[in-house]
Amino acid sequence: MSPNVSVRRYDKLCHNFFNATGGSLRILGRMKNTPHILIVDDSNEISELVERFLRQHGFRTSSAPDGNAMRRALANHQVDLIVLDLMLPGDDGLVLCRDLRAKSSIPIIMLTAMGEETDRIIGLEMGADDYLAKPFNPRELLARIKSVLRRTETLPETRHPPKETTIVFNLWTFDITKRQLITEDGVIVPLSTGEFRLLLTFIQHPGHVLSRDQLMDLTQGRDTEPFDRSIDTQVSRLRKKIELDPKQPEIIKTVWGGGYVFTPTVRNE
Amino acid sequence: MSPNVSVRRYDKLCHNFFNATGGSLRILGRMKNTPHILIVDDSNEISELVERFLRQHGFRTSSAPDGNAMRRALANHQVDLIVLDLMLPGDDGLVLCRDLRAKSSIPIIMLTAMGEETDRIIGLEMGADDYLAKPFNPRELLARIKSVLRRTETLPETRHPPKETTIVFNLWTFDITKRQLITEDGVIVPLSTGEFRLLLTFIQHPGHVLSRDQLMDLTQGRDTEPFDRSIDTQVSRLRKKIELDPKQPEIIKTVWGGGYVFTPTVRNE
DNA sequence: GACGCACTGAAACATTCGGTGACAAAAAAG
DNA sequence: CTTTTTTGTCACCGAATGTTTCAGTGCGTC
Repeated sequence: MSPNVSVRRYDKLCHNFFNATGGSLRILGRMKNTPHILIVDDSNEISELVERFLRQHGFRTSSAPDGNAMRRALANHQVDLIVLDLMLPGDDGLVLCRDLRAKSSIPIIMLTAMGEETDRIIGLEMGADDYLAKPFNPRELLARIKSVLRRTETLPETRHPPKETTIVFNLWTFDITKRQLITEDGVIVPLSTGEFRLLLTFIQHPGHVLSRDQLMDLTQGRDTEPFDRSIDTQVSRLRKKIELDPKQPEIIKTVWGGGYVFTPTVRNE
Repeated sequence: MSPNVSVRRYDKLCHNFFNATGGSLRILGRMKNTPHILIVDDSNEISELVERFLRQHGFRTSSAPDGNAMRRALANHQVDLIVLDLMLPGDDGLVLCRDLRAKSSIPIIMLTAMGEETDRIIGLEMGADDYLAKPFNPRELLARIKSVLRRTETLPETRHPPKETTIVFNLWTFDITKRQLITEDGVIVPLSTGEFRLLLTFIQHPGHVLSRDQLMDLTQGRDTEPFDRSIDTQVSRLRKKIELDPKQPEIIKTVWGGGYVFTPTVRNE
């Protein structure tokens, strides 16, 4: 394992990308200034820290302590990306996120406090483009911002419609906002919260073996206890709902001594 | 209640986990060792305590009493995470943290004295990934380490599944993503994890004689024991599933004194 | 607040997987 | 031909996984 190398290379890629696209976009006549990031967090300390850091790295920034200030900021400036705290006075981050998504497609990165009962997955469910658990490394936030900007910037200029929340795999249609599965025949299969989180996590990493530790972290944000079988139980419950023959699972395969893999290819609708 | 027993079993679980994932990841082409943690603290007592504890839980460790020793350690070993005390003789933890960040992105967990609210902000500002107030519970540190490693471990960027590959040989179609074999008639033959790994290895080296040593290394990432027959057993089990007549194997031939060969020509679909 | 209901994780039990040893069979060696 | 080495395969066991049950919890309704 060598996180250093990969991260460093990643930075370099981002850097090159910005140079390249910056130039080409300008040629195309669409003036692209340095991106403007809006930080929405009620903690002054964090806002200032993040703003300073991002400015050092060539972004323009603004900050807002709550939802109202955020709306004012959006009215006054052209904002390219929002870093949105989950816990806010007044409307909370999820509400704001959903509202934003309803009318615009400004990229959103959610900040969630580790161990909060609110799960990070909800952020993605509400249409956030990425999430980051607190406490976080500013470098990591920077990397996420660049990554999200790269993803969204390359899209055509036409306003992208509100984020799709329907995913198709195998014979199933998975409606993320409604938290339910639909068969080809239109039969609706409701999922519990745990099953939903698990399935969403699998869908976000198709074809990759996920260990029980990773699954626990990604679905619950906590560590596995010594004899923790809860992931196994949830997988079993999920299989009973989505597998044709739960005894011979096709969708979620077991990797002996390793974890589980989600095998179908996923398609956005 | 017998905490000792559970702790010992837990250690074993961790150990097995690392072995297992090491193996499976290697198949996917990405080697992952047990993580190496560097403790930087001027108190010998604390260093030793923490090192012992982490080793019991399957990590490799080193320690350094100050910044210079830390730099030497980093030069000599490949380190995956640093536990860094804030108060150090010579350069203090914040300085070291900033220096480290300037040139690498090894994850850092800061140890701070209790009671200073700003420590956290400062630590994060300097680029630490997490912090922990002294005195701390070793288990808590363990949890943070695992959590930070998980966060920094580059999990595959959201949804880029490995390219779907199905391979045809003899009368079989081998679906690597679905981890199963299909006959000409469309009958699905499920493979166990071990059989899958073995067959995958053979298919990646068609026409080459693979020794038991090589097979063990390629499938499990470990060495063969003196009287290890596990490869033979797995080959036998695999033959029973894929050979028309397991007594007269056509697909996987034995090379007496050498190992096994996968004889069919493989075709990518 | 009482009640019913769904959800979840721990525990208990059932099943499967993979390595080990034993023994038979096959191949090489003498 | 016999002996030795190597390989095939089976039965078995411990460990990992699958599944059910059960009790605790939260939530909505009355």
